[in-house]
Amino acid sequence: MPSTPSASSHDTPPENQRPGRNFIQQLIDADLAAGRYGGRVHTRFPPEPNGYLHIGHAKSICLNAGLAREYGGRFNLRFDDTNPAKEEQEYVDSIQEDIRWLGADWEDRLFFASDYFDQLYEWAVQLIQAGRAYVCDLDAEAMREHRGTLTEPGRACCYRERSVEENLDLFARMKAGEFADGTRTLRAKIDMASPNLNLRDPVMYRIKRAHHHRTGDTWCIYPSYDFTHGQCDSLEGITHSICTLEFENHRPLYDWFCDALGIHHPQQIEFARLNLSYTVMSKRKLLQLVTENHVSGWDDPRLLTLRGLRRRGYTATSIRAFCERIGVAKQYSVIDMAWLEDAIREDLNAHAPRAMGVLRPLKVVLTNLPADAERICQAANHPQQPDMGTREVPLTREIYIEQSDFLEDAPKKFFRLKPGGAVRLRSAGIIECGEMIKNAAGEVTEVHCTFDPDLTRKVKGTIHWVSARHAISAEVRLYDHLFAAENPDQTAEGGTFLDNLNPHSLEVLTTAKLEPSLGQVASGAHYQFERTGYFYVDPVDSQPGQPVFNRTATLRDSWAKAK
RNA sequence: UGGGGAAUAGUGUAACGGUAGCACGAAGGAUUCUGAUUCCUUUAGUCUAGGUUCAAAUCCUAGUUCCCCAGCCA
Repeated sequence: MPSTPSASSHDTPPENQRPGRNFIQQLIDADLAAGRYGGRVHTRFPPEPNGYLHIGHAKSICLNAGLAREYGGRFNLRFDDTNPAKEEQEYVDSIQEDIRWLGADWEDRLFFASDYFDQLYEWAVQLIQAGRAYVCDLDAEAMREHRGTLTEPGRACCYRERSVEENLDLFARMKAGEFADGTRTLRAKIDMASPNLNLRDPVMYRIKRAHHHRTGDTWCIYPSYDFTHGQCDSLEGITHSICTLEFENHRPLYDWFCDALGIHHPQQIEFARLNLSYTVMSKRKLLQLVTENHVSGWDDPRLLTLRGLRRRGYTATSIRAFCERIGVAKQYSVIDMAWLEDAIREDLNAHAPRAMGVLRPLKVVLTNLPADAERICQAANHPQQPDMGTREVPLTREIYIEQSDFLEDAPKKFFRLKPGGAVRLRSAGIIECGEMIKNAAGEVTEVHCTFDPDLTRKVKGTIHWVSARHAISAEVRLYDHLFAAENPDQTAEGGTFLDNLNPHSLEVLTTAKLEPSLGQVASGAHYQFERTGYFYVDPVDSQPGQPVFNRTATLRDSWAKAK
């Protein structure tokens, strides 16, 4: 996590008067002031290992780890692995990798809900003994019928009043594997008439013969989320159990189990999950995009998985900055995708070395230069940071410029190359437009110019270029939003979110011409190609001497907007 | 329809009975060998209707809109 800049003591207001504190910080401040939890702050991130982490998880990770850091507390990583049917070691590994990359540190506190299966079982027995849990023989459908609806109360089934002895016996036999999957459950005896459906005798254990990635076939019964989460928090000494809004209706249950068991009782706090425009975030949809090959995989740079973002060229710093900026509240909100782009631009603008790359080349011949001429130009690696040094860029008689930097019929405000005009070649000098060569279709295929090396001469426009003889060819991938609609879920009658896929979300350029220094770049390096954006050396498809560049983000372009 | 939550500039988020602020965006300008960056200026808001109060985004009443819940998923 980023370190908080230490404010000088004289201008730091008292703890309880600091402005701009989010509601969770305010809650914690109050807890601390009241001496709750012995002044401790202990948070956790509890993913289920059933998929890859995305930007929404990053919000939760930054929040939890950030709070622990801010209050000098602790942060745990705990896998909520209570449903072996969906969980895999692959996800356990990838999740840890992604969290580490993001920069959150759980130190030596890596836990699994499955670490606590024995304890959980004991607690279940304890609740049976206390007459607060019972074995129910209803199948799923019958249980649904008994549960009632939003407006009608549920009905108790005949198993609700079983004796403690019978429940103990049955539960032991459930564990021993005497019953088929789905034939019995252990339920908490709470209130079948509660207006909160979660309190209508929720399932604590179900019979499920599935191989668990950690406990193997030791168990054939598995605890439910509700019977697991609070107790795990409790066992780990968590003080503030932060989750998303959809668990609000589960909080009474969280509290009920902690109270019934008489164990350390952490406080559940809910916040609004992250929503972003032009994308989808649910695991189901992400999975569908991957399995149906709408994207190349979990790390497709158009996906907002942490792996996708990383491969796109997003830095962990930028994602943390983004999470900081969006804030935390209970209010439903949709963040504009542009905020993410701003965050990465901010980071890369400060740190990425500059280079020149022509995405869509147009040949320009500098007619007053001999064919074998080679001028060495000194180019700054970062105009605002001289420390980053300079590099040499060769200029020759034939160069490439960007097609969009030449216009035959240019508007008055067009500051680039046009007939009768002059423009600066970045770091090299001025060129003046001469003859245009056209093909049969009347398109300009080549422009002849004269070169003036005067570096002090003023002209309005500056364009990037590469020497044709020295240029390296590289594959460059340009990305746009994966979805064309701001809200992909908004579809015509009977449509699906897939109807909103943006057909132009990926454009592969195979004829880009890059300055020679870009021939030998490190996999995973970031560059700003001046005037065209930030690019990342794709770590998967790049070969030594044959880099593949992914465009992380464009530069802001007020000219494009003006047009 | 029952219950649980949430409504503040375009977006996001503060203000917790006493000056509605911040960030991003947008618009304009300055600087500039990136139409980038940087800098300056401007813009624009308390869901509605009542009420309490010297004073209401904040408290009260009624309404409106949005989100979540009827898995042996988490």
